[in-house]
Amino acid sequence: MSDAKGIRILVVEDERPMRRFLSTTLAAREFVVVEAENLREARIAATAHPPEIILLDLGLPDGDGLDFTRELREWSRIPLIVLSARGREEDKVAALDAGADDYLTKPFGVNELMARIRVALRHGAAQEGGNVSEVLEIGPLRLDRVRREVLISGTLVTLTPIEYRLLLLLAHNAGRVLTHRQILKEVWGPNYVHQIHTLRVFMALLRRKVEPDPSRPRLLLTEMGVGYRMRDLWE
Amino acid sequence: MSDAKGIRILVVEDERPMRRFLSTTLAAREFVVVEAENLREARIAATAHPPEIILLDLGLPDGDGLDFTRELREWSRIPLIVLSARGREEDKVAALDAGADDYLTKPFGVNELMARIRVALRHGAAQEGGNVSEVLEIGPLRLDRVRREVLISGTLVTLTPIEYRLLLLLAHNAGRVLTHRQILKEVWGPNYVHQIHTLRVFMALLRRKVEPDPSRPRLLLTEMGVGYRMRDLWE
DNA sequence: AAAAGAGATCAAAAAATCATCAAAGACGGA
DNA sequence: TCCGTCTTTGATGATTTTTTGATCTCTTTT
Repeated sequence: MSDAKGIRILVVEDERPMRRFLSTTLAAREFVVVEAENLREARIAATAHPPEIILLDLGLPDGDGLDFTRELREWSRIPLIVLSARGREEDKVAALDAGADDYLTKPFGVNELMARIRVALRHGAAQEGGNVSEVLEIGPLRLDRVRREVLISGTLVTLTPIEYRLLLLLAHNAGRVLTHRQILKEVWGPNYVHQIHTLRVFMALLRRKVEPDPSRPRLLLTEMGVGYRMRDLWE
Repeated sequence: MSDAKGIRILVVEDERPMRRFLSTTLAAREFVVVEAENLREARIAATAHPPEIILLDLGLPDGDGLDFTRELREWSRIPLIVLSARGREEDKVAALDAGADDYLTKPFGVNELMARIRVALRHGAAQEGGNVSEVLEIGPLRLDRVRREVLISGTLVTLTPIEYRLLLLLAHNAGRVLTHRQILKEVWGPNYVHQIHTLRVFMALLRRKVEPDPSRPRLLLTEMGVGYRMRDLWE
């Protein structure tokens, strides 16, 4: 557990003894602890210099912790663990659905807390993978994410919003197969996961704009029965 | 909560009443439930057609659930929630550190379980593919689960969906004999367990694509009267 | 050595899945 | 509101995959 070195953790807790206990415990494990004793402070701390994980006590003096959770989730996926004295099932459900990643009922064991923090950090770390630069280059394709421009072997092609997002998603995952379901969920939203036909139409449109010979695709490959993939190996 | 439509969930639980309870509860919420009553079944079920989330009871008859968790984490990040009667802190820590995403102590409320499933799915959805880039290598066979690519001594072979799932299932259980029944259930679904002929046809197709000399198989071995097995020892 | 059971293989029919064009519907800006 | 653009839906033919049927091989048993 010494690998917490330097990880910023925000502790939102109004009772001083509890706050101190958490702080010293966490500091001993080499976290960098930021304290907040109410929502106002928590908001400031979370925004000014976002921590890598948040521990949130419900029942704060100046507002509802669930509101804070919902607010946070509008702009961030920072892992958040709720610590609460309330152990009723409906409290847990409410907190988890508000966007919390875990819920611990007081009193809890330190070891369990630490284990759950590790889990939350694991999730956080898993999401950061895609550190892609501003321009993607795959074979003859050149994709400028800042200017939202697409060049195919040097010449500019104009794409509609959906075409662009579709191409971007595939380029971002070049080489790996994306299922129809994944693509639809990502590009159209979770309610469209069954509209495979729409996806097919757009693949045809994209190919017409991007492939030299749309009937013999070299970049946008179909994986029969599964989905699509962008080729990433070029000799 | 009706947006669970079609989401595959694997329930690993040896006690029948509990298993039935979970199944009906989840089915009512439009999950597609896959059941396993021991680790052997769980391993098989998790491979050929991976579920989107797993519920795992510890204390199964044929092995330690934590070993299963660790095994799973070698090739996949499928969300996994442990359900256990053991409520001691050290049990929780052990499970979470083995790779579980959450830990519920029995008895638990259905609503809490559902809320925690939603959280787990949220995490799963957040990270694109869900699969760790881990390649399986068995003799001349090289199997990349992320790219969904199969190489046989260096050259790429293209497989149809069923061929791929079949090969994947065998590869994941290399060295172990799988009965016709098990294979059919996992690759084709529970309604096909008697269609042995179909399985034979596909084994022939696979061998033709994967074996140097299909009539003298070195990788995909027949276990007369029982099923098939992938060879796992190579000099 | 014949018969029976289990397995392999080839060819076809049947069923899914895909690509494409065209038309209808939705949306946004003049 | 009208028009042009973008998105969705419908219909059709082509392609690929899966299933089924028939035949042949191998092994074991009697």
